[in-house]
Amino acid sequence: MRVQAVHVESNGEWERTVPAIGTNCFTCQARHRTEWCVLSDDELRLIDDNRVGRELLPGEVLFNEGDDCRGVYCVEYGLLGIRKYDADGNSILLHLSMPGETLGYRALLTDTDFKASAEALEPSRVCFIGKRTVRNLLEQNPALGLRFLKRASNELEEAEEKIFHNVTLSVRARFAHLLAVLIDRALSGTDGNAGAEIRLPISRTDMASMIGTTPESVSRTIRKLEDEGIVQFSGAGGRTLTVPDLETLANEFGPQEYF
Amino acid sequence: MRVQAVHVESNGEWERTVPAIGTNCFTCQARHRTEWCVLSDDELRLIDDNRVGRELLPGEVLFNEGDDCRGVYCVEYGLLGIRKYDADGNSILLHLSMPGETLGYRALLTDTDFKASAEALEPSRVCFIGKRTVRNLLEQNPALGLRFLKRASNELEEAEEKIFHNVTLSVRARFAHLLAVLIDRALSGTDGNAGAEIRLPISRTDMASMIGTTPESVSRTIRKLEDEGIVQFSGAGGRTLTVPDLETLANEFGPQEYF
DNA sequence: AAATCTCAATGACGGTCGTCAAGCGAAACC
DNA sequence: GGTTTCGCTTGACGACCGTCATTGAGATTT
Repeated sequence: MRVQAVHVESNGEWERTVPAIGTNCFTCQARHRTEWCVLSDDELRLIDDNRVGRELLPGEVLFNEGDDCRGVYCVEYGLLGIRKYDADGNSILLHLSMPGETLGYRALLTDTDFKASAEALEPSRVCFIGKRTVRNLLEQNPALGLRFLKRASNELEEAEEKIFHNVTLSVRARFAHLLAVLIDRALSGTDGNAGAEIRLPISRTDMASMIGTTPESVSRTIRKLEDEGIVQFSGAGGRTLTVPDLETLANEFGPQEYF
Repeated sequence: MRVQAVHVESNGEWERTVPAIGTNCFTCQARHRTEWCVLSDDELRLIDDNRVGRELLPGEVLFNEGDDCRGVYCVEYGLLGIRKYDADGNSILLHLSMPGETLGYRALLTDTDFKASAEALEPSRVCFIGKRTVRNLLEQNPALGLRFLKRASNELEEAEEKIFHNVTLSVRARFAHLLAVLIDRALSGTDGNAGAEIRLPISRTDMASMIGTTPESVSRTIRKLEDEGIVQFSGAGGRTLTVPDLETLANEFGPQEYF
């Protein structure tokens, strides 16, 4: 049986995603990208028996900053945003979670509450796996812990890269970089390195918060990049992004990197 | 036998630190703060037999960005700075490494080269532990991996906090925060929550890079904070920091956090 | 279909902060 | 001891970017 994530957009309204009936850990499309891929069949069965699936529509919240962590969530399909809120209620988008990513492992391991909140940006499906199950597996199979350790190391590298960019690059360069990352994400699997056309999964405000600036500055930056023919925004909400030449876009943030 | 890290500053010149003769993993002052504290005596002996000690004077480099990782380094005493360089040769200081911290575990685990360089800021002593030894221990004792995982989780939380601060707080607030952290570090163990006087371990330029700004802006910020009586810089190189009331300093960045 | 709401775009304004330049003091070197 | 060098400070200038306010487009509601 073939299981596939399907979501449709009709009349601009998200429809409830086709229920992924019959889906389990063994047939999960995202499994080979998860940390759980090091588990034996018996161990995987343990997860499969104890998981609870949940589907989310855009805007639905999976957990909030400060909630206590009762387990982890594994993204089967869709896209989730990891946010932190400031005193005024504004949020900054720290991370985009793609299929195969497991959320909440840090809170579980450090035995603290969640340090950020998670919210669906596209129709998504996640599986919840309880604290106890995860802890058992970690003790039973050391390789699992090491996988998570690698994952944490990579995330840390990403975070430090981000800090570095925030202080060394301009708003324009950071925005160009963000677009390149979003295109990369959407086109993963595809080839075609010339141009690209994608639908942006996030709003101007969210993009602004990701690069540490304001929506206004993003708009103005977009304007300039469009005037120079580097990018093109169109469609509903200006969320269709067309980039005729990815190379040109990369030049906006690349030169500094390859010295 | 009591072993203690000692370093003296005479005539403004750093003298070679008193060699820590007889020091080993079992008597190491920093051990209970390290990840290695979960090891059995036999396992610890394995490290002890395979480690190589090294002393560093301020400015000496332990490893460079891009070097390949042949093992990890455990800080016995002193202070190390973790840096990244940009295209123009300017550096930003990502992190301060204190006694008990183990450096390089990420590069070891992800099997990549170092993503930043490490340099002594104070006279320091580190122990090198080879790749092979660490890998053996990780496989042998799952608890060790979990300890590193906790460590990585904490570092990640710190990094995200930093990203959040960089985009939501002003230079002034970030600088006040940095001072508070440096004071905390220097006074760890001490009580006395009223005022504080410490010697800063890093230059203006480094402080600037830590909060994503320029030395000039730091100087101006210092000027303002001094005019308002919140802090006082004196001594050689303006590196003696006096804060009459820590509460007042905390107000510079605190109110936003406790809403 | 009109009204309401949300989000994006754009203009005007002002402040923060980065850049350039000069001056200064302390340490380091010959 | 004199010179050089390096890091900190201070000033002047200006650009970038954040804030505020207005307009407009598209979607949703009644």
